[in-house]
Amino acid sequence: MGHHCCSKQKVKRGLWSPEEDEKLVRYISEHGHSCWSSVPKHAGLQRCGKSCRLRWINYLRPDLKRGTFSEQEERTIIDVHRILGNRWAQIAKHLPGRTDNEVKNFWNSCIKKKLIAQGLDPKTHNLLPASKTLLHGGGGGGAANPSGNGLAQFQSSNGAAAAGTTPFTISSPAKAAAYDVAPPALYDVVLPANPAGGMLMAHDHHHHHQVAAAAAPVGYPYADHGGNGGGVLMSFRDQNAGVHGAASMDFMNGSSSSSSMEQLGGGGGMSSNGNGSFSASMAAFMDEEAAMWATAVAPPGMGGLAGMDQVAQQQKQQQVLVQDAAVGVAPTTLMMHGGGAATAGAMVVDKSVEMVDVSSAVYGGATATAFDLDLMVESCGMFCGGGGGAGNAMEQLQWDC
DNA sequence: AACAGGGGCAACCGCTTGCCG
DNA sequence: TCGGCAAGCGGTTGCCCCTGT
Repeated sequence: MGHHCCSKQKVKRGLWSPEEDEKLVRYISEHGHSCWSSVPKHAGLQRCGKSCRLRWINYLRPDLKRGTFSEQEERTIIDVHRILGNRWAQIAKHLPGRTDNEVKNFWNSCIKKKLIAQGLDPKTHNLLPASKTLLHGGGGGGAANPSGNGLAQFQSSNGAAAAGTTPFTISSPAKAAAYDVAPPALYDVVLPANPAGGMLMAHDHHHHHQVAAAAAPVGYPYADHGGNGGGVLMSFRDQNAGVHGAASMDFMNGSSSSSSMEQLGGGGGMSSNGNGSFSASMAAFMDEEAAMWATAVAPPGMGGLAGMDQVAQQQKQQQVLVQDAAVGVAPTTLMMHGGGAATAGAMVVDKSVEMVDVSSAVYGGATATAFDLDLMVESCGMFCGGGGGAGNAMEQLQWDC
């Protein structure tokens, strides 16, 4: 049975011959593919348009990178999959030259097995029950990671080790390639140890800025629209730029939320206090809007944050313009409205309005969190928090949190 | 050398989404 | 608002090749 789109015509199926490839390439390079259904006819191919499209996208496109996946690509796939699940097209966007089909096949044939061999559930990235028992004596979600740093306690079979797969890393050389600077391939999400004051996030995309202080440095190019001084600083920076103190993220205090990230470490996870999902999600978001250099000020009344500017504390809403003027990326507004230790929240990331609406639950909701995932903006992120110790399957991470 | 089994990969299938009249 | 069409996407299938016996 052929595709419905080509049921009227006699079409060839199966592997493509070199002659067919040549015809397709020649036609596409000369005329483009404004309408795939007409491509086979004009190119002189006995194929349906859908088949031509697939062949072009998965095999003939000139910008495709062939060959085996690098270790870095593998890490990226694992990291992004941890957040996005089986969204191969989204994952592939983080790997220039790779197709969703290729990523999917690589996952199914290779990575999946590696994860299983490491005692991880490839669907959730959680430790499989048997492995949990082995490694941690059965520690559950939300429990403290014995290591205290939130890193997973497994070792890659190929020696890449936890360094690659446990700290959250996202690559986005695809977008970076559009810049005039060689793109850093990986970004770490690193949080300085001092969690006092407001929160500042920055994305060091071009190595131009090393951000590690608890407060925005004088003259720091990212505007602090909230007018707050000190703050917890979250730096999205080149992995190669060095190591900042603590490797964990701590956005939420006192919450009993759990996430797949935590589970990775048998309960400890990304966050040293057992609250790690937001950070990873944020990283995904930040990455996708790769050129985004952000300063974000914590919402007023945010639980667990001290030293907030008095004025800021009175504000109910803060908008932070996240703009990458240098590379001309469309401005993105990051809106956070707080309510202190709210118990529920919603997050809307809507590409059309370039707005992120992060309610306070992101920071500390100890109970239910209802995120309205209006988008994964070409893969952006999910901000998850709270959860009250609920389960943390990937599906839940994405849709229920 | 021949065969069987498994793995990897290209291609297909069918559902969803977005666009347009 | 609705229906048709094209494209996008994830899951699945089937073929080919490699390896072990």
